[in-house]
Formats: sequence, structure tokens, C-alpha cells
Amino acid sequence: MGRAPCCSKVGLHKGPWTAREDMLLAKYIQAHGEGQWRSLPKKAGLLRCGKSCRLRWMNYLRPDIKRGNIGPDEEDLIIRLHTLLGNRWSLIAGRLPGRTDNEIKNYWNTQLSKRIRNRGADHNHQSGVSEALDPANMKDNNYKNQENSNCKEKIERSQTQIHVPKPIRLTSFPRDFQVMEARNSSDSKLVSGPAVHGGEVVKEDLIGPWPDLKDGDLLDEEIEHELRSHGHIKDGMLEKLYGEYLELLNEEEGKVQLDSLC
DNA sequence: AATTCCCACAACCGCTCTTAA
DNA sequence: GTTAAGAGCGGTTGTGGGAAT
Repeated sequence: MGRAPCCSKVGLHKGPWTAREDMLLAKYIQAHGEGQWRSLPKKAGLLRCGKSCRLRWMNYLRPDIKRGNIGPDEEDLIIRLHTLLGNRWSLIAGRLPGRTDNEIKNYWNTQLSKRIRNRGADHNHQSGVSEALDPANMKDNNYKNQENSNCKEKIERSQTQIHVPKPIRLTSFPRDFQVMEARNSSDSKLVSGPAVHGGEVVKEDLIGPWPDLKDGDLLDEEIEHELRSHGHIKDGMLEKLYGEYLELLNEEEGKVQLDSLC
């Protein structure tokens, strides 16, 4: 049967957004709120696809977006979460308020992946985070001008704050592993955070891991088994990574000392 | 000064998932 | 149960700007 295109492509603008288009979109959303993306362009007087409008708003115009360089603390968290979650950019972005999945994805593809690749393909991933923070590996832009990037100093400065994830659609975490049934059970806890909108920081920035969960509930046994059976998780790897993550989350005042990881 | 190359990032595309009729 | 619209995600591409030659 085939799906109808999300919108008629005829006569629609493509490519970079103009200031006027930005203004029209922002004005409309301020007045009417987000959503109804398909009909939004017409109502807002834009010659754009609804998807394009949504993307522009989500990745660029939204007022809560934090722009600027990704700091060492954020970078550290990205690396850790990527090790744990893979390319689930929206999940990773959910833990970094003000950052978008697109931004994190770009940052990963342009900087972090290169740095990690340079470490050597056969390196054991279990020590990936600390290695990625190794000054010897910090040769590109963010670190070019940093004097003596001692790992401990860097981490002490960073004092990583962990934030509750933005509410997200339940996506198929196990999709790659054909464990779809997991999603149909009561495991909304698997990837979704509590119903907090817009990545707002709750409780003075100090949030436990997926409230209402017990430690270790992040992956349920079935999924974890699948991951292990496909060789995506080696013995002790997940425990170690998740332990590190819990350690981050459990530090008082949302700040952590990571020097033990160096 | 002109040209080429490289990189970062914005935007697009195709797909999946959810939801409502 | 089926279908289609709406929404979201992740991979990929296009483009502009700066660096190098």
C-alpha cells in the first residue's frame, strides 16, 4: 500500500532556515505550543515540511537548548552512556539537559569516535571511559589549548552532574536484538524516565537513577540475557559500567569525584 | 590572493513506533 | 485486527567556514 508522504514536497523550502522562518516558527509555537507538526507549517505561514519544522524547533529554536562547547563533564557522561546504551542518542541526550540528540550524535561522530578509534581497535571497552579521558588521547579541538590535561585535575574540575532524563517515547531498546516483547511488558522503566518535561532539573539537580527502580533494574534480565548471548556484553562489563553510573548518581549533591576512575 | 581540503554541524531521509479511528 | 496519521529516532548528506597549500 505504501505510506503517504509526511507532506507534499511540492513547493516546499529545503535547506538552511532563514531568520524569518525561524521567527515565524518560534512565534507560532509560543502562541500555540508544540505538536501538530504536520499542520503547523501551513498555520504558521511556512513553506516547510512539518518534520523540518519539528527538527528546527527541537534542535535549534527551543529556548532551553544549551549552546556552546560540550564540557569535559558532559563528554565523560556521553562516553559512559554511549558505552552503556550504544547509539541511542535521544536517551543519551535525555541525560544531558539542554543538549539535543543531534548535537550529541554530531559530537560523537566528529570527535569522540575518532578519539576512541585512535585508542586502538582491539582495546578492551571495559576501560573505555578512562582511556578516552587520557590526556594522550585528547589531541583534538577541545583539548588543544588545555595545559597539562591531567586526568584527575580534569575530573575534579568537572564535577559531573547527572540529570533525570527527559520523558521519551518508549523505543525499542532491544530492537537490534529482536527482543521486542520486552517492550510490551511492564518495562516502561527500561528506557523512560519519570514524567518530567523538558529535561527540567528536579530536586536540586540530584536525581537517583530512574526513580522507583531498584538498583540494577535498568536492563531487565531478559534483555540483558539477549545482549550477553549476542556478545554485546561481556562478563562483568555491564556490571562495571552500570556500577560506575550508579556511583555517579549516588554521589552527594550530584557531584562526583571520578579520580578513582583514572 | 586563489584554490583546495577538511571539519563541524544543520538538515534531510527513511524507517519504526504509537495512537486513534 | 487493520489502517493511516502523527511523532520520533538514527543514519547520512549537504553546506559553510576556516585551515592549509
